[in-house]
Formats: sequence, C-alpha cells, structure tokens
Amino acid sequence: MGQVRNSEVADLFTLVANLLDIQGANPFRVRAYRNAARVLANESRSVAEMVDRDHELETLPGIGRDLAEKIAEIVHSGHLPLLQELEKKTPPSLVSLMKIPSLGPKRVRVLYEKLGVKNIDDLKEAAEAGKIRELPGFSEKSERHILEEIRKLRLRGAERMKWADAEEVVRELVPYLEDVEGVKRVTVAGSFRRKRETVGDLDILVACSKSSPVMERFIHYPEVGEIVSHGPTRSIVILRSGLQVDVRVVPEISYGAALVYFTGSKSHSIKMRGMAVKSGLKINEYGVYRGKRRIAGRTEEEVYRAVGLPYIEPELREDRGEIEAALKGRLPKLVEIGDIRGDLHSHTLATDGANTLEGMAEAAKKLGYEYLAITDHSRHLTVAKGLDEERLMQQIREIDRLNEKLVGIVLLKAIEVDILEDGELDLPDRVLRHLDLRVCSIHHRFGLSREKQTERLIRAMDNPYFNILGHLTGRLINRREGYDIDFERVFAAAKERGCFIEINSQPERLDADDTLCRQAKEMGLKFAISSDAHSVESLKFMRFGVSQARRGWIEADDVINTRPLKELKRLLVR
DNA sequence: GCCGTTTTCGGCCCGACTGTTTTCAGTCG
Repeated sequence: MGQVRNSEVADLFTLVANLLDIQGANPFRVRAYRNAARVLANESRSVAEMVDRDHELETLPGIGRDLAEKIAEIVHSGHLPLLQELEKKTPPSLVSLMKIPSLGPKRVRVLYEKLGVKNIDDLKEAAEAGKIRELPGFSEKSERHILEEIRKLRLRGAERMKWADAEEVVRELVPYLEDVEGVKRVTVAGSFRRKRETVGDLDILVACSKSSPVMERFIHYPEVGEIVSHGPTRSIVILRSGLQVDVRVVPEISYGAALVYFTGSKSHSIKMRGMAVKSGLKINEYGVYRGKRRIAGRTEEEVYRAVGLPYIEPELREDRGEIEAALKGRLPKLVEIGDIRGDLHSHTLATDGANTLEGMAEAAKKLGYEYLAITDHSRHLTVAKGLDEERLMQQIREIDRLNEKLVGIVLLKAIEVDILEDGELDLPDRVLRHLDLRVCSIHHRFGLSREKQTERLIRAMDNPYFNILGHLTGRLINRREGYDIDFERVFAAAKERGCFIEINSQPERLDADDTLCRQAKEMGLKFAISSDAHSVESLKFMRFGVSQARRGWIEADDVINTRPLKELKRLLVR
C-alpha cells in the first residue's frame, strides 16, 4: 500500500520552496510552492486519490497544471525529479540553517558559497573560527549572535506550545498588561485567538494612551527571559518557558483593523486585502483606506463590512472557504460552550480516574450539565484497571442507586470499551446492552496497516452497541502520530450505521482535529464533544474540544450532547 | 508558479525593526 499522505507532499513542496529561495529563484514562484504546501496540508481529502480523477487537483486553489503534474509524479513514483535537480545545486541540509533567527535564504546562500557551510555543525565551526565576520553582510556581532542562537536551538526543540499551555501564560500576562496605567484594551490575537491546537507565539495587541509606559513594563515582565527587539509600537520577548511574545501598540481608532490583521491567518488577511484592492480600497493594520481617506478600522465588524462581508469568527479565518461562504451568507453558526448540555466521556476511581461517581456527578452539575456519562475503561486496558463484566454490572447498579438520590443531574451508564485487534469489542453484548451508551476506542496495536486498521474500525461499528468512536486517530500532539486509517471509508461506515465521531477535548488529543471534523460534517456525520475527564477539574477541558469543533465549522445541531437527555437517548438507539 | 469583472501578460500584501548601514536590504510576522 504505502499511500502518500497529503502532509508528505506538502513537506516536499516546502523543501522545494526553501531550496528555490536559497538559490535566489523568482520569489513568486517560491511563494507558489509554499502556498501549495499549505493548501495540501489543510486539505482533508487524500490528494493521492484525487490524482487519477481528471483535473481534480487543479480545482484546489493554488494548484495549477504544473503543480498538479508534480503531485502526480510524487504519488506515482514516490519522488520529485525537480527536487533532485535542486538538491544537486544546493544541499537540502541548508534548510536547517534557516531555523537560526536572522538567517534567511540570502545569508544562508552567502554562507554556503563563501564558506561551504552546509549544516548547523559547519556553521558552528565557521563561527568559532571567526570566519563569518569576514563575510559581506556579517560582522563580529552577528557571528556572536549566531553562536548564541545555535546554543539556544539545541537547548529547546522548536516545538509549538499546546493551546491550553499558552492559555496559562495568557491568564497571567494579560492582566499584568491591563494593569499598566493608560492601557485601555488588551487582546491576544494570532493563532491563539483562532484557537489553533498549538501556538508558535503570542501576538498581543494593546490600545493605550500616548503616555502609557506599557512597552517598558512589558519588557520588564518577570517571566521575560530575553528581549529580542524593543520599539515604541512593537516589542518581542522570549519568556523563560521558551514562548515568544510579541506586543504591538495600536491606536484605538485602528484597533479593529489591527485585530483583523494580527489575528490572521496570513492567508485569510491576504485574501481580504485582495478583495479590498478590487473595490479600490487598501487594508492595512491601521484601517481601510480609499485613497488617503480612512473609511473603517475601529472595529472588526467595520473592516469586514467595508469589503462587503459579515463578521467572520476567528476560528474560521484560515482561508478554507470562509470568505466565499460569507459572501453567500452561508457562514456556519458555530457551536458554543453554552450549547453543551452534558459530557459523554469521563472516568472515575473504578479505573484510572481520580474521583468518585458522586464527585463527578456534583462537578458536572456545577457546570450546569443535565447529564454525565461515566465511561470507565474495559478489561483489556489492564494498566487502567479496566472493568470486566462483573465490575461493570456492579457499577451499573451503583449508578442506578445514585441516580435516585441525585437532583438536577443524571449519570448515564456507559463504558469506554476497547476495540480489539480483530474489530471485536472488549466486552460481550449481554453486558453492553445494559448501558445507555458506549464509547469505543483503540488503545493498542496502533501500527496496523491502513487497510487492517480501517477494517478493524468498520467491523467494530458493525456491532449494534457501537455509539461513539472515541479519539478518532489516537494522536498525541507533539508526541505521537495517529494511526493510519482511511477516513473516508470510516466516516461512510459510521454514517451508514448511525455511529458518532468523538471530539476529544484533552489538550494533547483534540482528536478528531479541525480538518477531519469538517470532512466528517460534510459527509453528514454528527459528533460528541467530550472532556474524557479523569478528574473533576478536567471536566472543564470541554471548552478545548468546543474550540476544535468550531475550527471544523461544527454547529450546535451537529453535536449530540447539545440535545436534551430524552432526545440524546433516542439518538443512541441504533 | 498561479491567476483572471484589470483574463493569456504582468501582476503577485505590507509595515516594523535591526544592523549587514549612512540610505537600504534582509528578515520577520
């Protein structure tokens, strides 16, 4: 099999772009490759499968005849002749040099041509030997800077921070800035505001009076590890945690324009600018202009209205069709945390959770839920003390007793049952039938081939007690790739059988992710957004799953746990 | 290399900061 993944094609195009860039190629050609890489990485349908359907690839934005042919070459032969050509002229390892801040394509090229520097080790050697200061465009200072950056690069892997971790930083930093005299508004924009599952840095916008010392105070924030740059309207620091934070001061009259600009995504704002140009306008971070005259900019709504669009939620701003949808008045009304009426995945002390049934029920009630499903693990997951038939029956009886006492919250009798390698569920039907719902998940044999893994899931869904497919891909952000499955087949099978897809809210899971949510939604599937809580505190993870769902264009109506209990129960009977 | 209500050529987002520098190129977001 070994079908080529979209991300693999995207990586090859990114490499081509970087090598072309270093070789000094036409910058627009470079951009075309970068743009194509992004489009492919964001596309949920498999491009490998689109190759053989007539001209289908060329319907993707940024993919023309030439790139479509190159994709076909990659899919059919496994490599790209253009790349081999480029690699003859320029060693691909040069790309790694661009990880050093201040080294871009031009300077990397100089390093290679004048000193033969091919990788970070060469770079370090050349810098230590004092050779770099001799080069045009470099100095003794930049040489020291390079050595320092190499040291730092080795210290911290250049890993993106999980959204939930970034939020911890935001929760302290934003009030600190808000507290400075003269500060009127503080907003974290960028990928944080778009609720991407990970963020590379924080972009913070501040509106303040002219005399406000906010920049001075920012660079003296106790957590600052290093000041990268410092100016009156823009400063960049790196916190001790390694997170880069960028603060920009913008006038209040431009706040909306700046929000649009710095929330991005880059390609969303570029598309907006393009639309503006067509109607004789210019958009920048200060406002919308007709000639010299500013016609909008105080609020985001104003900026969107100026180019004939309704307000677009930050989570949608990825240039994945939201602008076209907005033009047609077809933007989704995204699900909100307040729409959620209950949680369909949680654990207790019986397996690997930290709290009792009562404890979980009380906590769920405090969150305003109507119901909470207790889904402890099944016997196969021995490390988590998974429940066998007998212990599960005992838990069922306990829940029945408890429900008689509980007011304002109902516990659902449920299980997170393992999907075994052959597609059987880990507990017999005679016990599963006593439950209100079953979340079915894979917890072992992640490495099966795509064919086998897909069959395993579909066979499991053949069981009439299969309700919700837990953490769709099993990936762990920054730690583990998901298992290889044919999403289209799995979604089609789930739809046919009346099964639902979980959006798992654990910050390192957020699985299914945004693009898969969107794909599944387009195939007509419904979702359960669940916390997978292992403690009373982590019931609150729900909002992370809601964010991911919103990025996937999911509406309240697409989510089964926005329904009242009675309606939910009907949906759970296949 | 893509794209087209400015359509097959000639455009392609734009401003801040740094320092390679003394008027501007490179990098970055």
